[in-house]
Amino acid sequence: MSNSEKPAPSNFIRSIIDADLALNTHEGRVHTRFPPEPNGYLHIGHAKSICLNFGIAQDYKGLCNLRFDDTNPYKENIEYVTAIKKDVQWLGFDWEDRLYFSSDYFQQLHDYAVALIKKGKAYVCDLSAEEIREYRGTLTEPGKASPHRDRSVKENLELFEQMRAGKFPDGSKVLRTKIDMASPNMNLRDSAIYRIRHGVVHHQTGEEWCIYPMYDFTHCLSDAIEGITHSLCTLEFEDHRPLYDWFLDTLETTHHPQQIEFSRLSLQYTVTSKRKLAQLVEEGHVHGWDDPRLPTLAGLRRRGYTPAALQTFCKRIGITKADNTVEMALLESCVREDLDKNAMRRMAVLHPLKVIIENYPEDKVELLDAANHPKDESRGLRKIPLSREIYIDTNDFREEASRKFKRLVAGGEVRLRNAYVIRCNEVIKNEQGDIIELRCSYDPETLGANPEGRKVKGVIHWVSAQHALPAEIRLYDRLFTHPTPDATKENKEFTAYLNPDSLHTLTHCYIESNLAEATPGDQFQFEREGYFCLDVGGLSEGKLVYNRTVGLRDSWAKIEQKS
RNA sequence: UGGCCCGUGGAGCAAUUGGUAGCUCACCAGAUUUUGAUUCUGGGUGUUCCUGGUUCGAGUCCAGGCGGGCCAGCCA
Repeated sequence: MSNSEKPAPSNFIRSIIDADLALNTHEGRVHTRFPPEPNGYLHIGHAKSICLNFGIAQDYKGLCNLRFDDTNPYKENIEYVTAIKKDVQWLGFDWEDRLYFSSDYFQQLHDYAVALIKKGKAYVCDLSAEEIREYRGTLTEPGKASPHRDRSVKENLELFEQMRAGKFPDGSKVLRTKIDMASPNMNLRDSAIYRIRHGVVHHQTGEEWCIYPMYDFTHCLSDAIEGITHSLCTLEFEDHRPLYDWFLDTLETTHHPQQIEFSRLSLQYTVTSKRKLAQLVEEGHVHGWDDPRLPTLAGLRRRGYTPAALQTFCKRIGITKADNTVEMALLESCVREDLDKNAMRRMAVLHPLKVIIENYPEDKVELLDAANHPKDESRGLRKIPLSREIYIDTNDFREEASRKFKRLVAGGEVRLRNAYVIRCNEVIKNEQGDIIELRCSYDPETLGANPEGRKVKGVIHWVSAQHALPAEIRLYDRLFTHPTPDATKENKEFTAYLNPDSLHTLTHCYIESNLAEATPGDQFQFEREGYFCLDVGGLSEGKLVYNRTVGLRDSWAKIEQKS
């Protein structure tokens, strides 16, 4: 693994594994699995689980399987299978030859169900879904037995076989466990394990089956079949663990994996729920699953987040059972850390303001040296053209300002990054009074040298007007205005908190000519602005589109905010 | 008058299993800087949810509270 500078910090799950290893539980093996349902795209919460499961396998010299939990053909789709595989790989993990589907085990699962019936531990129930709900009781009241609970093994066997043979319509019958209708744990009140689904084409098994097993039954047995030792899942499955164990104990499987639950990841100002992400996509609040504003792995990738940054993030957030909401700042610091080290430096002007250097010869062009990375000489130099007309950023000029503003002021001086010091002599405005152009002069003695007898503290970036490439730059802001849009006091639908300004498109930017060679996905630091990457779209229309991954830390913005 | 789980600075996690609270992010101050970036230095901003108890000693153990999360799909 290329990205594992430091090992993941220990956590309670690793402690359990250490103890298991010491006692030689699970024959001293460590075998985990990442079990996504292919009903949507992976998001950063899944990254936490992927890093946990694959990370543990790596560190303990064990194995980690990729297993699609595909027991609900109504919701699942091959498109998602493809996307999920791509995302796991991109994140930096390898399941080698261990790609599985729960549907691979449909026959075995069916046979286990038959075994359960034979043991008198499961029965076919004719109650409708609504009736089952009524019979189930409530959190504080016990349920009551289904009238079909005492069917004979023989009858159950026949009925179940007929279910499989397609003799009954959807919803007319279900196979249930026979455990305890009075259990305080609802999962133990004869939960359903097989339902009838006609007329759906399963992406893996086609029309071979018209009965599909449920999660609780499928998951533990799939784990057992694969010889998983530690089955890691999120907290909401805690109540399911007794059922997980019940199936394996009752069916006396050779392996009995250990289910361990940890808390999900919540990130401020976004949502990490597949259902809600799907809703944002479907209702058109964003432009697809890979919209750079989304915390999906596809979106983060397109935004310019790196696998290394996400891995670091997953290490830093840790693993516990406590509910938590991580600040966006932590994620951002992880990308900045990676990109500061690895991204090439370039210059780009986001809000162009034309500057004419009056004492610079009309037809002269100088090619100046600029470091690709100021702290890494091995990345070499590039040549950047300078000519009489350049663009600087509107925000880097003020007609007048306090001494704190160390950029260009009318009558003042500033250094052009990697070039000369210029002085602003004249401010040109249009009829509305907007500044449209600056007339400046440059000091030819200041290339790579400080001017005589005076200090120039400010440095601003620029591009040569005749050489620069026009580009579109997309700036992203938080998708929601509320830190926890799905859990607010007002109890409104989370979409009520969508940030209307989450996307700012700057259509008239100028980027340095060296960027002509960039290919989609390439990442750069646009000096003094932030980290950007070339978007995959746009090129077809002959447009250069850059996505801002994250801005540079901006202490000037803080100073300004205070005053 | 249900069951299970959780509770350490603003955030996320640690604390050799009973030895006097630490790390990262954020934040504040300063130094360096041809990126107001990076880097470096300094700063703790904590009643370890509360109240009792055991103990020489409790974030860790016990009891009782309080606060929060999850569970009544033929979803996963």
